[in-house]
Amino acid sequence: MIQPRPRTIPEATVARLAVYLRALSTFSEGGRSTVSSGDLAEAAGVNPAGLRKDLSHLGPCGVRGVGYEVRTLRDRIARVLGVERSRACVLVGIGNLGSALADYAGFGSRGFEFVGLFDAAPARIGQRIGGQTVRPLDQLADVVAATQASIGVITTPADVAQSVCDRLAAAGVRSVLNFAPVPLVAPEGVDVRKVDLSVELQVLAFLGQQRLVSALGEPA
Amino acid sequence: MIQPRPRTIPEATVARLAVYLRALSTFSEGGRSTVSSGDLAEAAGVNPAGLRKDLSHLGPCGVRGVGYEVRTLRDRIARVLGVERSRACVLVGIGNLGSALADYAGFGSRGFEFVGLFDAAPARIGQRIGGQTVRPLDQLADVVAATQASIGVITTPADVAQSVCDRLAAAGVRSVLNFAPVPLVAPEGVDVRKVDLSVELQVLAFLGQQRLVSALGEPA
DNA sequence: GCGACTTTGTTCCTGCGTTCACAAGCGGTT
DNA sequence: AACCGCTTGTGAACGCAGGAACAAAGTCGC
Ligand SMILES: NC(=O)c1ccc[n+]([C@@H]2O[C@H](COP(=O)([O-])OP(=O)(O)OC[C@H]3O[C@@H](n4cnc5c(N)ncnc54)[C@H](O)[C@@H]3O)[C@@H](O)[C@H]2O)c1
Ligand SMILES: NC(=O)c1ccc[n+]([C@@H]2O[C@H](COP(=O)([O-])OP(=O)(O)OC[C@H]3O[C@@H](n4cnc5c(N)ncnc54)[C@H](O)[C@@H]3O)[C@@H](O)[C@H]2O)c1
Repeated sequence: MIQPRPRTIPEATVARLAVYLRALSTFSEGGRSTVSSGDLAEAAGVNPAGLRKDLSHLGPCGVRGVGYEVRTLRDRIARVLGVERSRACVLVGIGNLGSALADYAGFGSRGFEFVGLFDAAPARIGQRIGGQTVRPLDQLADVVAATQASIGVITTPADVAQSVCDRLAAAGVRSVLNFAPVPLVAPEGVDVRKVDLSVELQVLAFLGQQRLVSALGEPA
Repeated sequence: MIQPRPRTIPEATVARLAVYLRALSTFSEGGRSTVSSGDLAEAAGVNPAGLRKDLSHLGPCGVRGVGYEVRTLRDRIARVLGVERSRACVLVGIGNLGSALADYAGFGSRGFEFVGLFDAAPARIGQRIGGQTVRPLDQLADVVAATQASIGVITTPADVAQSVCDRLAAAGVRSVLNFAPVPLVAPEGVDVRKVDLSVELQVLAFLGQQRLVSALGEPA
């Protein structure tokens, strides 16, 4: 009893598959029917060999000597990523950043739909953003249950992020994307990913400085 | 002539150093003078052994049996990351997302200051956000030259992101943080990092689906 | 029908990152 | 002064990701 293809796909590969998916959608809208790994790799900004290795995790899906059929590959990646159908998401903390996310049309075209916007500030409740009305937090559990939302996005201040995460998990949300600059702990079975923009800037600052010292130190 | 400590710090370590830096600032503000690797690791959400290995890239900076001196370690990390002094940044594309970033106070306290906000839409020009006035793009080169800004942030629509990146590089910016969902190519000596929120959501969607199938398939 | 060309899928290998485990060193205590 | 407990720093092993090279396979041209 062998399983010819391991179930587990490396997370780095999954992230790139999402990039390929977007490039394939662009190709498809442009009317292109097939692409080679070289062309797709260039559009995605990666190495062609690595791209083929990534795709090999899905099983053979190209035609040798020709390339990949755009629509077939796109649909297969979408199915593997779990975005063949639109996914319901809730967003908590409708401040500066949360409003921008709620208003962003790009998520809908990628298969993510916000079905609930939540805030604690009375001034925010009732506001309409991106086709949704901001609701008070105590409606969170009901909305998650009614819409089967599986993803929660946290854009609240850092000091309440953990309590919001707890409420999301209690409401039945299974995946959390956290923009607050604190590490969150979630119960077993709930995935948490964080986006930390300050860290990104600090890595850039380091790389820039690194470049300076290596430029000064190397030319011996 | 040996160099006892290799100049190069792994990028993954650099990203975590930024997280430690934030945790140390919190500890310092709370009046704490020393921390153990265990406490700091818990605050940062990482493994204690990994934290010590990360810090070892800076040279010995703790006291055995006691721990790390909070302020000393904070200052050393800040110096290594290149944020001991504030860094000037410019932001291009003052739409929904760009406005949220420009208005965000958290960057200033982490050592990043926006010294120029730029947009192409006449309606945006002159608007005041976060203490800055939105300027037309043709002032970009002058502002970068005058302020010595080293970091540029792109929050424009995807189709113009590459041209904005080119202009930033030409103006003398050496590091770019890109929020537009396209891979950018930059000249030698210019670092580019991207933040792709759709990819984050799609990874979460995959992990959630993965959890489902493994829960169904495994209990044999 | 056959050969040559193109492109995929895989295999090997190298380097990096992470984890565990332990020796070395320091402070406090008796 | 010597011992003991605690914490750091490092060495080794493991697993993973990335890149290059090669074989398999299909198509196009003749
Ligand atoms: N704005 C940015 O550019 C930016 C950048 C990086 C990180 N962040 C992080 O993202 C988060 C949000 O940033 P922001 O600029 O949008 O802040 P903000 O203050 O504009 O918005 C926060 C919102 O959360 C709401 N809120 C407060 N407590 C709540 C609770 N218990 N439950 C639900 N909602 C609650 C507030 O009413 C407010 O509307 C912060 O953690 C911030 O550190 C923001
Ligand atoms: N808003 C979000 O939550 C979100 C999420 C993920 C990704 N993004 C990406 O971030 C980028 C910005 O998103 P947004 O929602 O803020 O869009 P937006 O349309 O609100 O803002 C874009 C801004 O860029 C300006 N602009 C257009 N062309 C320009 C040019 N050539 N030079 C300078 N400025 C120019 C526009 O005038 C506008 O103000 C997009 O690429 C989007 O895909 C946004």
